[in-house]
Amino acid sequence: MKIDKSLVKSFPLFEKMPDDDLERLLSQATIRRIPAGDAVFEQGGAATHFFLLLNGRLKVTQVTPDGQQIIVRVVHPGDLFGFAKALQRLDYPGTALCVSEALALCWPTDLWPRFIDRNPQLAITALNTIGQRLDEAHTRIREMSTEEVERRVAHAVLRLSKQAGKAEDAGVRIDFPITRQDIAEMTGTTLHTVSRIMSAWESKGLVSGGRQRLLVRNVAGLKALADGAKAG
Amino acid sequence: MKIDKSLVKSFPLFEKMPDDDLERLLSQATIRRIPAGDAVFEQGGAATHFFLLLNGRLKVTQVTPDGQQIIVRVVHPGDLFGFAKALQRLDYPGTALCVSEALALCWPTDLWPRFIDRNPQLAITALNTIGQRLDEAHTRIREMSTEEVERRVAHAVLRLSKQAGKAEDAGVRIDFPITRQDIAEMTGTTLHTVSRIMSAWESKGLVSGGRQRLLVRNVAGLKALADGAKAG
DNA sequence: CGCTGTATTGACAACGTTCAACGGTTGTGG
DNA sequence: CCACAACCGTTGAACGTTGTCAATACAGCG
Repeated sequence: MKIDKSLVKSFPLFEKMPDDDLERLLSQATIRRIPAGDAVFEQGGAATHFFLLLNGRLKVTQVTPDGQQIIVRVVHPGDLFGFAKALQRLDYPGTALCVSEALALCWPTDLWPRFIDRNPQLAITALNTIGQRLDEAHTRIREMSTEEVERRVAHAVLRLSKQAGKAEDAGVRIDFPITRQDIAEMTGTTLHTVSRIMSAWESKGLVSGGRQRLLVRNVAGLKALADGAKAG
Repeated sequence: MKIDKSLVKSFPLFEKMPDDDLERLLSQATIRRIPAGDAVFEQGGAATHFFLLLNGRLKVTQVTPDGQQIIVRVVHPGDLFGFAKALQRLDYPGTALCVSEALALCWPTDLWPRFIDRNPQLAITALNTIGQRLDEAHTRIREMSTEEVERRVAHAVLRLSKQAGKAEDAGVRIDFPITRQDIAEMTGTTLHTVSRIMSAWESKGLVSGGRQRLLVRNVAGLKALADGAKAG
């Protein structure tokens, strides 16, 4: 299958890469279509490939020994994922589940050291990416340590609307199917609590949505909640 | 001041580095003594240097806008810290506070790109380090999402005993001063709850300790708690 | 048309925070 | 060297947020 070079080049991660380097990179990639509901890789599986998401959405989940699940992150177009081997792991730490029909580039993890060798700039880019991800993780830890559930949910929804928001007449639509359970797993609470919170928000006109759909009608209002304004 | 090369070389991070590369690295470092209670750098301050801890202990904290504090991580000898600029940040995301008289190597952050250029292996090493740190952050998120306070505290104490444990007759001593407040800030709870939990543990012979001291008397027992055994 | 997954809502229990008071230890300055 | 302040730790009681249990309803899909 043919790979759209200009699409890849439009991602911040690759925009600074010289054309011929990019060409070489892409020539070694294969492309893969992932239907919604399929897993790209599974927690604990051997880390044979790493990936670049071209479009669609994935969620990366982890399950605890006793069966509880959390969402580690949502993968958006332009994101690298399945990075495990680059971090000196042999297995994937989580499961990447497709929630919205996706297209991804795949490289064998063995190629990683050679890439770095040829292109040290890539190492720095990768470092920045991981660093940013670490920062996000710390933010989440800080929120879970210090904020009550409603604020955490507000933050999560705002992040989603930033990363996956599509402007509509009535507000900002989260551009992929997402359930209350998903939001619960992103914020460390239960779907019941999320449902209660979002019902309250809906009656205040902050959001609206039903089954797997979510529309933010009042971003400023949500921000106020996220920043600590008490719900009135 | 003279720098002890063999000490640096004993850290996993540098053990694979050729001698002359290491020499060059060290020749550009300055050494700094940090008394307990002092900050190496402060949250929001310009990221002018990055560091390697030779001995002593630091805690890296963040404060929220409304004044609550969390401990992001504890820095142990051999750890790199103050990495910010390598991750494309201009400021330090947290404050590094010395809790136990420390010695650290300092490099200007400007040197980082040159280091990488000269020594691509260093980039991979750094990538692994950050990757591991990301993994730890996810572990913490998972624990905070799914586990109750007592298990989280058990996990935190076990980690400390692994990273800073010193064998003693009666058990494993945490080798630096640590308060209930500290543990609360590592686990996302209050010092009151930590105090209650540790009092209960003490009466069961799992731990002992008083003012800023902590001794784990029964590692297996704590592990059982951390793995989900109900407290009897 | 019934099944499965999603969502809503109520009642209740509990875990953990908040508020409050007190005791002990360390370190400091008169 | 003693008095005092500052810090650390403990414990009790009350409250509240949030999880648990349970029942119902609705949408999509085979």
